[in-house]
Amino acid sequence: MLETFETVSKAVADPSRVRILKLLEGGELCVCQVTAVLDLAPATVSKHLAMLKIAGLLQQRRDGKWVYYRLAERELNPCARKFLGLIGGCLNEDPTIEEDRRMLALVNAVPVQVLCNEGRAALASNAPASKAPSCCGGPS
Amino acid sequence: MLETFETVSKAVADPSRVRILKLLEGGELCVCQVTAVLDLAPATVSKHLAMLKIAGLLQQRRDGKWVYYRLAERELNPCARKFLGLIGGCLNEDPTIEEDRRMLALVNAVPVQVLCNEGRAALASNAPASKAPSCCGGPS
DNA sequence: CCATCATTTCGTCAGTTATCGAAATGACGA
DNA sequence: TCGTCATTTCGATAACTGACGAAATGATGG
Repeated sequence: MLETFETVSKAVADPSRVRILKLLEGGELCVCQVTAVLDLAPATVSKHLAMLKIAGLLQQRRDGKWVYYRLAERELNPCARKFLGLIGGCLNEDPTIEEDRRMLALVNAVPVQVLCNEGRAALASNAPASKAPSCCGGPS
Repeated sequence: MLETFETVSKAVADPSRVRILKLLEGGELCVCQVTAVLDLAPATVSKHLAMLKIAGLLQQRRDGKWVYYRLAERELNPCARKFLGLIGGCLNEDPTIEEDRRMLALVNAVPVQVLCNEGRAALASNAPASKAPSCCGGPS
C-alpha cells in the first residue's frame, strides 16, 4: 500500500506530468498532441505517459498509427482515484495550465495527421493572428 | 500555483515523510520521538520535517529543548489542506504505518527526556517482554 | 558565563530522475 | 513485402534527492 502510494505520488510530483493530467481532463489525446502542447521531445512525453499509466492514472488505446491516452476510469487503484480527484479540484486557474488549455484548443483545430507531420508549426496559421498583415481575415 | 502543487506533492512523494504525516495524525511529536519511531538519523528526520513544514503541511512549536511538530491546521495553503485530507483517508491499514503506530505507543510510554538520552534502547523494557527472564513482572 | 544537549545546517556520497538523440518497434498503405 | 511514420525503448548526461557524520545553533540550567 505504501508502495502504491509512493508510485502514484511520485508520478504526480512532476510539473510536466501534472500538465498532462490536466490536459487529459478535457478528453483523450494522442501522444503527438500532448507533445505539441508541452513542447517536449516525443521520447520524453512517451516516458511521462508510461509512468502515469503504470501508476494507474491513465489508460491507453491504439487507433491506427496513433496511441491515445485518457484518464483512468475503472482503475482498480483506489489511491490513483483519490489523486485524480484531488488534481481535478486543483490548478484550474494556474497560468501554465490555462496556457496549456489555450494551446490545446489550437491543437484540436488541426487534424492529427497534420500535427504529427508539422509539429508546432501546424498551429501557427490558427494562432492569435499576430502577423499576416496583407490579406485574409483583416478587419475588412 | 503549479509551483506550490509541486512543492507539496514532492514533499508527500517520499515514504519516510508519509510515515511522519501519518504519525502526526495522532497529535504532535518532538523530533526525537519521530526519530525513534522511524529509526533514522536525527539530521535526516530534521530535514524531512523542515521540508514538510516548507510545504505547509506541518507547524512547529518549541518547548524548552524540544521542538514539536504537528499537522498544519490553519495553514493558508489550500493545496496542502487537500493533500492532508487525502493522506488522512489512506494507508490506515498499511503494515508499515500500523507498525509505526505500535512503535509510537511504546515511545509515548517513555518520558521525552529518557527517550532523547537513550534512543530506541529506552523502549526495550516496555517492549513485548521478549527477554528479562528472572524477576519483575513474571506471570506469577 | 559556561556546559549540556536537542535540533539544525553543512558537506559529501550513492542512487534516482528528467531530458534528449538515436535506434528499435509496430501498424498502416502501396 | 516494403517503406513510412507514430511511438517506444535504449543509452548517455546533467541535475536532483535521501542518507549520513560532523560541525554549528540555540535554549536550559547550573
